[in-house]
Amino acid sequence: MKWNQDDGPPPRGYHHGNLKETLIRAALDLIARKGPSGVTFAEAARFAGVSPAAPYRHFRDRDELLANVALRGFGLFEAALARAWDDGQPEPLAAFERMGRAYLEFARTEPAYYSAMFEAGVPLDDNQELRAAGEGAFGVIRTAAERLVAQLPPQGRPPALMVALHVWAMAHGIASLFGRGDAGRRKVPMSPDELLEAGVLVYLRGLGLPSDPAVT
Amino acid sequence: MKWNQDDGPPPRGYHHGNLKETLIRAALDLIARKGPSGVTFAEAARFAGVSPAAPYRHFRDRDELLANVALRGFGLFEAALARAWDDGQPEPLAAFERMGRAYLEFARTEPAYYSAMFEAGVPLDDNQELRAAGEGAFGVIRTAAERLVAQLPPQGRPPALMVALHVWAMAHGIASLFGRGDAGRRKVPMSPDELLEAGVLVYLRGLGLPSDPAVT
DNA sequence: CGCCGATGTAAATATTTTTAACATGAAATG
DNA sequence: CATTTCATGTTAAAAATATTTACATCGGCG
Repeated sequence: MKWNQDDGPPPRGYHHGNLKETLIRAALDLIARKGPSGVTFAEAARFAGVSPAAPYRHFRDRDELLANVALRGFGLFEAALARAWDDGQPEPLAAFERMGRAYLEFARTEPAYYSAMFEAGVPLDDNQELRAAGEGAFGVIRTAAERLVAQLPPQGRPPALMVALHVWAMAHGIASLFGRGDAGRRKVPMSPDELLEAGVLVYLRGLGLPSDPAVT
Repeated sequence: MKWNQDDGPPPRGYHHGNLKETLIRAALDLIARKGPSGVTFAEAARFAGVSPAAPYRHFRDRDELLANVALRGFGLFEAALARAWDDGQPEPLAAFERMGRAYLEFARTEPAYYSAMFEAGVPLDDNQELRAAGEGAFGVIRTAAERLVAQLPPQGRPPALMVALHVWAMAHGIASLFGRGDAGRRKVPMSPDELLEAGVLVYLRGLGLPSDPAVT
């Protein structure tokens, strides 16, 4: 009689073989179910089927585990934004709005990553790699803002960095306050997508965009 | 500042006399030093000089303690915003900008309250009182937005609720991403105050404000 | 006075955190 | 091929936390 096979984790011997990965998965699961505060080494170890001491071979403490989750999240986030921006194709304004929707979609479909990235209180200072990953993601927004600003007449052109910060702040504010449909969030009579698109359009109009005369 | 929040440490007997208050203070202190995840009953009890079981007489669990902190925070926050708005005196636009600065000032000077209110993951659903307090604070922004929108010509007038949500999102985004000078936050070449003021001005210009002809 | 509810303590148990000593296996080394 | 090494897990144990239960103190109220 063979008693392993088929379901559950593949039968493992003394070594897990992929524990670091599995612990990050466990942390994501725990964040999704109980928030960043609910992540404990003990429960992550239980999830992975290893002893409570095993996680210490991969992470110094709970914060380092969360930092790794955030790091991975920033990578996925940057990729999602870059894919949506698509180098401004076919037209910067449309691509910009598409990127905004991608921002909120990430926050909605990956709330655990988003929470680890922005709400878990992971300090950026003592983690150069994490800081770089965050700036990489912001770089996508910044590049897009530069392309948008370049469409404005040179005299009244605002700093692209400022525009990028404003848009990031608005997107993050909407995602953070209204973006996760799950429990505990505020209800408003517009979808986050609509709210962000309208907000960005008003903001860009305030900058003088779209300068395209076809628009009202 | 340990034992009581009152004058001096009066040698207390069997009963603390003001434990609930002191535990909330302790929670604020812990949030400020270690984030919302760092709040534990045991340490709050130690802070107050009582036994580890004492907090259970006042709060069902850690979340209820944090919810009380957030509740108190929303009260202070609403008062600060209302004081800055000052019923739109002497002029709505100036009062609106003043309220924006008050928003960021609260996030900067009371990061522990702000964190409990917006980042601790306290569920709004099962706490009607907390939800009401949050809506009370938002009500100040909403009322101010209504006054601002009323200055616009009736035809192109946007929904005041939407304007309030946009401004709230921008203010929260800036406060959350750049607003706390303490460790772990992102550095940008503008102060949060400048960033928010510029962002709101651009946004309002996009709405058609200021309609005052004296402005460019 | 004597009870009674609110508030705090003590003690006990379960869980978590964290370290230290030991075990396993796979890859490198000779 | 034998052995050594090292990353990766396990056990065991100490300290801290969480949480409940039974008991203690105090103030107020009949």
